[in-house]
Amino acid sequence: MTVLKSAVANAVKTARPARKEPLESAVENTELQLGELSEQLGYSLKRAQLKIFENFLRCVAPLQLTPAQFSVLLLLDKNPGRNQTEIANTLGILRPNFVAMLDGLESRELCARLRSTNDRRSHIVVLTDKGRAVLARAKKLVAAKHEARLNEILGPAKRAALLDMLATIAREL
Amino acid sequence: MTVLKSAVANAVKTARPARKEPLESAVENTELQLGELSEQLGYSLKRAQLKIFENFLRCVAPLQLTPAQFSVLLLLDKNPGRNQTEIANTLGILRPNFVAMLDGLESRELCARLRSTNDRRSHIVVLTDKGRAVLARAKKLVAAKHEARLNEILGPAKRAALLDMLATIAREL
DNA sequence: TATTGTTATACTCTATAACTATA
DNA sequence: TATAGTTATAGAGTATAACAATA
Repeated sequence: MTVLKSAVANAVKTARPARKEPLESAVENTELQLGELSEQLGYSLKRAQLKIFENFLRCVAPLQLTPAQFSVLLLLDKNPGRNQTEIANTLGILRPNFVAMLDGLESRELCARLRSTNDRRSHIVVLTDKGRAVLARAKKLVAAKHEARLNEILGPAKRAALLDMLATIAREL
Repeated sequence: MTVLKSAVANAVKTARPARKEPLESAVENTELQLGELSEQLGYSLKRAQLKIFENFLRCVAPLQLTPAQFSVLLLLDKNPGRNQTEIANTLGILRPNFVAMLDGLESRELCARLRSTNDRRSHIVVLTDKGRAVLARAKKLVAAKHEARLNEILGPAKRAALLDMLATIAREL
């Protein structure tokens, strides 16, 4: 906070006259320019992702499911008989971090851990009936509200193209 | 971890015979199916975003800049004479969290805080010469490595289309 | 009274090492 | 010896309240 004070202060002072309220000094109160930032794929990707997650949470709020929890339920439904490590790895969740995540779902009786009879070290994770019911309701909310809104904004063709490009990046980068 | 044990255990046992090594029980060792997950825009967006940030960090590693730090430098360069609150707000960073972020950049002498002569409460944030130099080098690395790789994967047309769709989502959702 | 920068704090995510029980 | 689940822990990132200086 002390570096270059005097040196740069001159540059700034010449750029910004010393009054503000009556006559704005040309740079004040105007919107900031994103400039090259809006061309940065990472920046736009992050902003869009935050918006999408936010919208997802709103749409599925009655069921109190996060995007991550929803993805676990979807994966369990599609892949019965798998253990914690397999589920976690597929979702890119580290095994230690998946423990608390599963604890949350299990305490709400949406899924259950079963000791495998083959390998007594591993826990097979299964959807409960309640888990299946919640997943079904979540899918409906996501389709009717979340995805519907995205189709409204992008249209089905662009939405599909977007999905394809994101998959390409995730796969090839 | 105790819920529904016996009830679901039956279902699982019938689905998965009790041996593993010699004859796999049909579900084992195969890749998990993503199913509808790969159709979830939020999921694909998150995976792609993580990959892009990872790649950005690798490409710009010699300069030790995170995507967030790079975005601050870009914004400072494009918008001289702005205070902390304006920069932070534009980037979606909360003011309290921007303090440590700026401390980091300032301790590396990439930027400096100047007390405004108009309003002695606010700190004008300016790029130092070193900050400008690092930014210039970062832009070159990003263009030559990061963006180049993305163009390799997507092609310029798709890359532009992707950027446009992401901006639409960030703006309209 | 309101705003800027700041501190303190807390909560979520993510990441690594190490333990236990099984293999 | 190696693996599955777990614990503990540490580090980012993000969120809110409150304070000092200034308006």
